[in-house]
Amino acid sequence: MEIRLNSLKPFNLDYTLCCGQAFRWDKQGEWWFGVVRDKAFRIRQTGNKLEFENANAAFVKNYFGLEHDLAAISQRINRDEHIKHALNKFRGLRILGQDPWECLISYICATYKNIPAIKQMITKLSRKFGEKTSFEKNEFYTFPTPEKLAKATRAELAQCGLGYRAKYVTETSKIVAKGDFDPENLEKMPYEEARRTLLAFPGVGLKVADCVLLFSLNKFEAFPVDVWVKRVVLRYYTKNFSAEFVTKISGKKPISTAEYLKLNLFGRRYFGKFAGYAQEYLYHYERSM
DNA sequence: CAAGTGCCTTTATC
DNA sequence: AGATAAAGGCACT
Repeated sequence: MEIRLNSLKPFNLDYTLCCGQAFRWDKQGEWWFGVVRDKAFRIRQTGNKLEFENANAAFVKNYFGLEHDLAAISQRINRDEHIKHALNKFRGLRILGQDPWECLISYICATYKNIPAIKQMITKLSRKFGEKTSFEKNEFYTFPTPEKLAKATRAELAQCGLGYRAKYVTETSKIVAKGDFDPENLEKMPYEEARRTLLAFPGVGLKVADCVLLFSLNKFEAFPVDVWVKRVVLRYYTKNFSAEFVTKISGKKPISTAEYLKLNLFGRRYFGKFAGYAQEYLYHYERSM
């Protein structure tokens, strides 16, 4: 199957899958292989043509954010020369609509890790606790269910490289397995209320909550602040903060809750209701420097 | 190649 | 309230 892309609606598959928002995609030749929910599939882009197998068009459009009006979003967040450069450099990068459960666990695991290590953890978790599915002569594994992860022992999780995150994954999985995680309800809530609700899960702080909201719950005003975003602020946006504050966050030590909230609020006020898109472009831009 | 630093942070403790 | 330390282990230099 294929989708014809409109040049007025930019999309770039490589930027979208390379920018670090999802951890389960692999490029083999010109095809990207991935598992989303219960199915493995492959997809490639050649110019304005998007080809894929083992998935339907409606799913692809939804998952890859093809329904987002990226032209309008870009215009809306294009507030200065810096974001403008990022928007131009990575034109067509879109925010995926990931599975909320997978996203929740992935970002709990992602804390204080680098991207290659995160990919490895998620891959190992899936191989160990997911269901095997075959596709194109290759084996793939679905992301584990909450029940499966809730029952996993600390040692088994440690073998996946989770380290001290293992207990957070276990505890959060138990809560989700009980049925106390309702993505549809979270999606309906206002951003701050949804974030407050997510903070109740063990291992979920402000940063993880913002990532889950942005990458799986359609809260595009969420503005996750990590070390890279902090660097972006220090590089381009110091004018928007007091000299005292800039000094405080300039060191190597992690930012405090109050500092997080300040940076997060700046992002949301400055870039508006699609601040999350701005965050992702700036994040990828800073990492590519 | 070894050793040091950093990693899309959260939590516990003071 | 606000600062500080501790927490796997992998990846990169």
